[in-house]
Amino acid sequence: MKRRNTPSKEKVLSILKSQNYAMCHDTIAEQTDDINRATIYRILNQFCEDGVAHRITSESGKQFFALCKSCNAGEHHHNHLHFQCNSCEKVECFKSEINISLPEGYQIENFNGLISGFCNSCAPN
Amino acid sequence: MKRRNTPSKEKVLSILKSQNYAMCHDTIAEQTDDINRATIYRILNQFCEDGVAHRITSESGKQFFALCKSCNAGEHHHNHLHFQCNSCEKVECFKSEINISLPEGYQIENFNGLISGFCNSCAPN
DNA sequence: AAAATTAATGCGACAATGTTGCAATAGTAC
DNA sequence: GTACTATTGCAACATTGTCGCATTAATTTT
Ligand SMILES: [Mn+2]
Ligand SMILES: [Mn+2]
Ligand SMILES: [Zn+2]
Ligand SMILES: [Zn+2]
Repeated sequence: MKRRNTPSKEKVLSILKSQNYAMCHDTIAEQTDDINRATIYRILNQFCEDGVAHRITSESGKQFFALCKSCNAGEHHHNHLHFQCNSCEKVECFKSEINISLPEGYQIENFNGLISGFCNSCAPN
Repeated sequence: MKRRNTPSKEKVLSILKSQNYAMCHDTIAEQTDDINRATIYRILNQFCEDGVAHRITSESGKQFFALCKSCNAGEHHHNHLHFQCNSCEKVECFKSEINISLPEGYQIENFNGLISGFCNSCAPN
């Protein structure tokens, strides 16, 4: 199925590009001019399939999306940790990659690593 | 608020003890004799507060619960990874603890690390 | 042992999030 | 411009977990 370029996709992509944080559906929606809910979800899912973005599931189960630095449809590198602040709720990607070793016979498909706590700005000092 | 012992709590606890895997709400419910949905959720949340169990959020956002080995209400040790099989959907705790280092000023409250893929039994070889 | 206290439960309603079917719209290739 | 079909909007739906409130029952007090 060949992808088509659309204003909605461009808009969502530009929103993702504009932030240093992973974003959830409603934050993205707030910044669009009435793109349908379902459409935004479908666009984000496509981005994940295509290696344009990656999905982070927060502790509450909500999904966040961040641009991929070096992924494409075939090859993904997502063995890095994320951090969500329990106060401002921002989700950010950490750079350092972690080493994942699996028991014999196991195969990894994806990794979702999320640290929760308080970010620099929100931590009670 | 002082905890009370009840048959429902004992039942849920014994179910958790009976499995080597983290369990989700409905798997637990299947094994009970009609404990109310909300009650099971409340019991599981209590267990997490009390350091009896810990919660793992799966990639889809569903919650799984596993007994804690060495936690109590005050002190938690959950810096280990989990694995969910995309085929049989079982969630298991991995033993090895991972080292989490945070940027200056960040505070960790919890860690949710989940590898998804295929387990030993389900991996296409 | 009975009464008092209040934690736990069941029930129903609700919230939040994400998905899907289908008809209408609009990219893209020719 | 036409044909093809990916994309969109809409509405309905599914899933998961929470909450308020009246009732029940575990535990403490008398
Ligand atoms: Mn990331
Ligand atoms: Mn565990
Ligand atoms: Zn913060
Ligand atoms: Zn499996």
